[in-house]
Amino acid sequence: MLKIATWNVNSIKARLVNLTDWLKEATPDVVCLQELKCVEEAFPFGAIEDLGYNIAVNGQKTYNGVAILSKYRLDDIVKGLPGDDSDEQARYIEAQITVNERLLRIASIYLPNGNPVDTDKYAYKLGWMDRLTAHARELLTYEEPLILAGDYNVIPTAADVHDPAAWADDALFREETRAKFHEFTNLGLTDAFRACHTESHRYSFWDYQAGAWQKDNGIRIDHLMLSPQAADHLKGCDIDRMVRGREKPSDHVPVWIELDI
DNA sequence: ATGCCGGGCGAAGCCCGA
Repeated sequence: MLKIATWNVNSIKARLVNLTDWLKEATPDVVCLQELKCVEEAFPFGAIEDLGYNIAVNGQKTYNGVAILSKYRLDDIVKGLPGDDSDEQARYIEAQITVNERLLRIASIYLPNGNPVDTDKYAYKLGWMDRLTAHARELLTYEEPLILAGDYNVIPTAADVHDPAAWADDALFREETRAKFHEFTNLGLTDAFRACHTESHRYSFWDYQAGAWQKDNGIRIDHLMLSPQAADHLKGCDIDRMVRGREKPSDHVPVWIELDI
């Protein structure tokens, strides 16, 4: 069984102990990380390599930053989302692994937040989503197991938020965002969590403020999106919500899948 | 409550996140 996870750690340096503790207990084979908030040279390679992981990093000072940790060798690494050479934000990294002679392609994605919606931040989000859709369309033509995992900053449905009305015009939930997300999923991508669970109000993020965690006021925005060739092997998906209750937590928790590959 | 907490930067207070 191949276990693949995604986790927005909100600073790799501030979260290193939480991360290594969770790696030891969850023993994922591959982990897509987001919001490293450091350049590649400052990434704590040693502590993670000591747990048996190969590491690919697309870093940036202060903001963003994504990585892939893998117990399998990482090949053909792509840093940055194709489609705009002027985009300097480190929000995408992609690599291939080979498991039992089968090639898998995995990407770690940190999709822009987009708030406030009346600014260029929202235009950047929508443009980034168009580029992601275009790139996913190309990757899907390879007809391989493809896992696009990360912090999408998109609440897919009203079942994925504690108070839909309060989020109605937010960049994470408004109609225009969800329509753009549907353009992406309609390529033929499966939301692994929804494929495995029908229940509402299962979240991957709780704000640090206003007792959001204690009141379970969360949102589900961290997703593993699967090509048909990956979805065919999906055996389970879950959210490690207990991580949110630990000392010095990220505001996001790990989400993971198991594939019978 | 478009910033209540938390992190980066850098050494106080601002920028940013969702």
